Amino acid sequence: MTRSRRALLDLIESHPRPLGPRELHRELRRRGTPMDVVSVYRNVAALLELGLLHRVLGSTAVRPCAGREPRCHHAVVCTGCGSAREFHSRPLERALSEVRRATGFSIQEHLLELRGLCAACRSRA
Amino acid sequence: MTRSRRALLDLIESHPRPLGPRELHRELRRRGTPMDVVSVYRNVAALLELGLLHRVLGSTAVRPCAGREPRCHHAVVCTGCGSAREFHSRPLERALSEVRRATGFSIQEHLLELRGLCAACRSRA
DNA sequence: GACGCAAACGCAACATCGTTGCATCTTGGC
DNA sequence: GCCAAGATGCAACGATGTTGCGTTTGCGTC
Repeated sequence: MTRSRRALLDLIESHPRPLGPRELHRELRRRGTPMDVVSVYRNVAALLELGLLHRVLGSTAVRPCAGREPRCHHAVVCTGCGSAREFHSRPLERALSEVRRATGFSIQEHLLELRGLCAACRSRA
Repeated sequence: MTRSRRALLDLIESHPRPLGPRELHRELRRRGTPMDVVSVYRNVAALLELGLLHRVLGSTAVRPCAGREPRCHHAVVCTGCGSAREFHSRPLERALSEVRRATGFSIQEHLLELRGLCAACRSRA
């Protein structure tokens, strides 16, 4: 865990919105702790490997690994501020099992993303 | 609806697997009806706009819009053969409404895609 | 069938993204 | 302090999308 890797992880954890490698690179430069783009890619890969980051499905952005649940693929993304929030839902899990049966597919993974306005952005509007 | 746009739509509808713009470009050339890459991008965008195509989540590939429901974002994609199949599920719809309530987000749209092996690929393995 | 306009098209150039190879620097163990 | 391993920066590259612009095509009208 080097200095720059530390700075990268701090940035990701402090930022309200999941950022992609390129955005991380720009933001680090803006903050006065510049890092080569290649290093950003490699460090993101390393942190993913270490299980400290999630990859946001369907994009290259990453966000800190909240708990230790490795495969929580459910998130709501605010179209206003871009913040993301993960969630669990038992009814949803059950519904997915039902789809599994109905389609005859053996489901390996699912991508689910909800887009909408968070409470803060809604009150702001 | 021009000739080349027709050829593009035919290709997408006849191909078992969702293809991305670049793949479509190569495939069209291979079939003897070449089209400029830029035109592929623009035509794909136009067909999406017309509601004739879906975009496969987390990729640039597109597939034909099965029914006329404009916002059926539910599909299972086979990781073996790449074929896609749309589906409806009332329990799933209900579960999503429940999530809406639980998160405090006012959901504008939802994207859901399942990945797994279809029955054919499973029996083949 | 000829005309004219809007849409579609092809070409070239460009911005972005992610990756690889290689030389240099930093880090941690001895 | 020395050295090996890993981390970093730099340059170059391939692939992917996008934009500007001049030309062609499609189509309604005359």
